[in-house]
Amino acid sequence: MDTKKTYSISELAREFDVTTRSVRFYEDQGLLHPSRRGQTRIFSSKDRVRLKLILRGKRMGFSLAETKELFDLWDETLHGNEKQLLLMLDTLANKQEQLEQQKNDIAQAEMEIDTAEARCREALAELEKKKRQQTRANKKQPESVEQK
Amino acid sequence: MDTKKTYSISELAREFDVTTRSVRFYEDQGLLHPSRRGQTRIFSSKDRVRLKLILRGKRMGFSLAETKELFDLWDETLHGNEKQLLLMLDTLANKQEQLEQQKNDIAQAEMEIDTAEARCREALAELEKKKRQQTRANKKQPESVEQK
DNA sequence: AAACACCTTTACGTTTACGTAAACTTTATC
DNA sequence: GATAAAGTTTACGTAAACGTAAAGGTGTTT
Repeated sequence: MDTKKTYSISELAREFDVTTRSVRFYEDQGLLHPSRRGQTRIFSSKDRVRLKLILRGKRMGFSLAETKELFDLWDETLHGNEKQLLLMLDTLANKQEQLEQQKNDIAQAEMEIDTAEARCREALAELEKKKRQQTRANKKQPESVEQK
Repeated sequence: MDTKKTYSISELAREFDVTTRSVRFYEDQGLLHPSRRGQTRIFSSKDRVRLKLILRGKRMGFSLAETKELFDLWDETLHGNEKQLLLMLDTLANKQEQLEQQKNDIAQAEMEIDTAEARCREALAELEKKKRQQTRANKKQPESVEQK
C-alpha cells in the first residue's frame, strides 16, 4: 500500500536501499523532517516522497544542497505570495533547461555507445574471420600448426 | 577549426570553462595524457575530446573514476583480443541501462515540473482574481481600504 | 531478567574533486 | 634585458556525503 501513514527509519532505508546513516544525514541537512515519538523518528509519507526525490536527484547529479533549495522553495511557495510564486516559476524554468541539457548529453552518449558497440562487433567479426581462415588452412596443411 | 593539432592548458580551460587546476587534476588522475615540450603540457585533439567527455560525464553524475575506467577499457579494447572485446560490449550494455534509468528519471522530473508549474499558475490566477474583486469592492466602497 | 533487535546521539575518519597559496621557470613583449 | 604573462611543482585546505565506531536507550520475546 502506498497509503501507509508512517515509516520507521529502517523501513525507509530498506525500501530505497540506503543506510540509516544516510537518512539521518538527510534530516540533519534539513531535507527530511520526521516527527518523533520520544527519541524515535517517525517518517510521514511526505518524507517518503522526499526521500525518493532526493535519490532521483542524486542519480541525476544533483547535490543535496540543490535538492534542499527546491524543497524549501516549494514549501515557501505553498505559503505563496506573488513574488515567491514568480520566483518558483523562474526556478522551474531553469530546471527545465538543465533537463534539456541532460537529454542532449544522454542522446550524445547513446550515439557514442552505439558506434563503440558497432566497432566492437566489427573487430570481433574480424577475429572470427581470421580464425576460420586459420582452420581451413590447417585442414589443407596440418603441419603448419604450432611451429616451434 | 576542429582540426587544430595541439592546445595549451589555458586554451582548453577557457574553451570548456574549467580551471587549469582541474585540467592538471584530470591528468594526475590518469584521464588525460598530454605530451610535454620541456615542462609545458601539450594537449592533443584526443585529449580535447576526452576533456569534453569528462565534463559531459560529470553533468550526468559520473565520477572521474568511472570515466577513467571507460577510457582505460576503451584503450585496451583497441589492442583488442577477444576477451577484452566481449568485456567492452558488456560494459557498454551496462552504460546503456544506466542511460535508460536516467531517461526515466528525467521524464519523471519533467512531469513533476509541469504539474508544479501548473499549480503555480493556478495560484497566481487565484491571487489575480482576488485582487480584481478587491478593486471592484474599492470602487463601490472606497472607505474599506486601509483600515488601521 | 537476559538476550536480542532496533533505535538514538556524538564524533572522528574518509573519499572525491578540486581551491588556493607559495615559490619558481619559461616564453613573449616592449 | 627587464617585465609581464603563462606555465610549472609542491603541498596544505576544504566542502560534500557519507562510513564507522562508541556508548547507550527502548521494547518485546523467551
